[in-house]
Amino acid sequence: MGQGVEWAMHVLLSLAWLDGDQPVSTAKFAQAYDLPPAYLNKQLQSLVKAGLLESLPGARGGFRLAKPENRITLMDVVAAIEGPEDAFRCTEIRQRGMGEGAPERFFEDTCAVQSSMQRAELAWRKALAAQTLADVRAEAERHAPGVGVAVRAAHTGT
Amino acid sequence: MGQGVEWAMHVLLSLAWLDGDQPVSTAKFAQAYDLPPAYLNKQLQSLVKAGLLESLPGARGGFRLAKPENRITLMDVVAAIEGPEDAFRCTEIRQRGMGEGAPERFFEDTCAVQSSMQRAELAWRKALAAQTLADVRAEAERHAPGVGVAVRAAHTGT
DNA sequence: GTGCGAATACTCGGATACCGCGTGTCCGAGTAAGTGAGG
DNA sequence: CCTCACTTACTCGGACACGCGGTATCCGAGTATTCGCAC
Repeated sequence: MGQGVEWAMHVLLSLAWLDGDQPVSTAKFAQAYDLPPAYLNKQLQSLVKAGLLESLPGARGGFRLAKPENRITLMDVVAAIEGPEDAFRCTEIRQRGMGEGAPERFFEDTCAVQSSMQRAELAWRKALAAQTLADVRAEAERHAPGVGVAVRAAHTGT
Repeated sequence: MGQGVEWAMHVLLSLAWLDGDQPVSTAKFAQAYDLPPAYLNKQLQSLVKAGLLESLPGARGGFRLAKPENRITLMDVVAAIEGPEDAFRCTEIRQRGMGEGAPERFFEDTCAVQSSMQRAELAWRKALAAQTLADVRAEAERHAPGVGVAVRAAHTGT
């Protein structure tokens, strides 16, 4: 999985912590997390296209959460960055596996390999969709009390 | 995910259907499924290293299941081909996110983003580990009765 | 006919190129703030 | 002092290179078969 997912998660979390109407620019995040600004911008554009962020152009512009934090799931983030395609792609090689005389009936239903892999991926997606930004934020504050105000101070102070 | 997983699954399934002591060579599988022989061989070597297949060199050599089909899980196959690394890699960018004055205490426990992502991946791995080759084979025969003997005939006849 | 030895054909196994996609970068369009002059 | 137009600085957004991991291939090491020959 691409590292853009991690970047997106931390950016979204920071925005959730700030929870203000003031947008935050790519440059701020890039400097804070020590990331290449232009490439980070590219990733954030993916989040905009997915409807997770809204962008304000012009001076003093930047990005802002487009939805409340409890309605943004990890599934949304992963789908926005990695794309909606399944990780496992069935190319139907089974149909070439048994010569020409194989009856069509064998291939009407979906491939059993595909089915089993999709079951596993579905479990993954369910687990992702079950966790929201608010959950992750709450867990972070539970494990390290006071981290919220620290992030807030770091992003507003500098 | 690489397509080698699909190849490995079909090869293992075919070997499970044949369930004989006679090994099957890479060339046979490559011709049957219309795949590049050398590259398929490379993938099968990964399965050998993982202990899922055993190889018999020399003429009339080939590959054979190293374990009974009900003790080979999809997790084993994916781990053998894709590697044991997690899909999501945490690079700890959070530590650079809040300046220098951040207390060490914040980073003693694992990152909350990492935790949530690992939860989802764990669900995926659990679902993979819960399904064995025997299950997939049974499902295939349930959806398309008679496919077993067809595969057997295709691999032994040609 | 039978036993033995060399030639042979076929297999796995690792070392070697190729290529598409994720990674990284640059520049232009657009907007809001700041500035100065004019009324 | 207030208004307004202009300059300016800063932002997003998409178009343009680079490098690495998956993809694909080739050749050598090794073994069971097979053929031929001597006995």
